[in-house]
Amino acid sequence: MKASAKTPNAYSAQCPTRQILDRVGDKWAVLILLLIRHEPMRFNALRRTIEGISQKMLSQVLKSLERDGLIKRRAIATVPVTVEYSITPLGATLADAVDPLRDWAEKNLKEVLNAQRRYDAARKDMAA
Amino acid sequence: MKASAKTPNAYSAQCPTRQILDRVGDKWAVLILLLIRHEPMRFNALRRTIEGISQKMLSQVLKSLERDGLIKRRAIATVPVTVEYSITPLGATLADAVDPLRDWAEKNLKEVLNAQRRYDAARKDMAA
DNA sequence: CTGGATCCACACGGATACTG
DNA sequence: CAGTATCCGTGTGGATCCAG
Repeated sequence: MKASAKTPNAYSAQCPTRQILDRVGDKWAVLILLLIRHEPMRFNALRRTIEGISQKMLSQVLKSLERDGLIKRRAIATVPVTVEYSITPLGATLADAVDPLRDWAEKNLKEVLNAQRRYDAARKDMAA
Repeated sequence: MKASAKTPNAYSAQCPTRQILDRVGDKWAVLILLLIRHEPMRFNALRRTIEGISQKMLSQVLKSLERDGLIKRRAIATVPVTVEYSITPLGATLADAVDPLRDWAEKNLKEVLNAQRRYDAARKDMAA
């Protein structure tokens, strides 16, 4: 994909923050991370708990998290096969780094929603 | 969009964290936030600095950040119009909450990349 | 200079069916 | 149970042209 040739160069592209932000921004990745943060979970358990996720996405995200060394996959050769996903030490530190964001979200979401309403109201006035 | 009817209900949907995570995960939002964190910037300045972004995306993200009350738009009626974007107090606190993530990224990106290489190597062996 | 509007390609992601 | 493979609709985002 010639990522080195014409990449934007700037402030943005290969910046570590950006890459991690992309991971964190993933619709499901962090959610999964937080779910298995304290106890391992099986594939369908995750599927059921999250519920909004398709099995395609789940398996895809799990694979990419495993690839990043953030979670660990452990297949147990039982009769109908059991697979257990658990967080790695590395993944745990990432989960920790996400915590401030959760705090911020819980504290400030209301204010964000207010801002949105104000903004929308102002725009509506323009229209009228 | 009947968001309340059949929404996944679970752990995921209307959770504040999720909503903020989506914002943070936005490819450009946080980047912009960090860029104007200490000094206001004009539209084209941002455009040039980020460089990978299209004008459509930039204007779109700026609008959504403004709507969320995270940045402030200030139009100055000069000859060819000048617009200055600056961070709000609310936006500043979000930027602060993102810092741990930046730290984590800078500290651990290498390890993540290593994990990726190991993973890929292992898979390649499977193929061969 | 700062965008809005439009057109369009392509990747993302859901639904479904099938396998080990 | 834990996935993979396929088909396919849709949203996302780039390119371009135009306007205040």
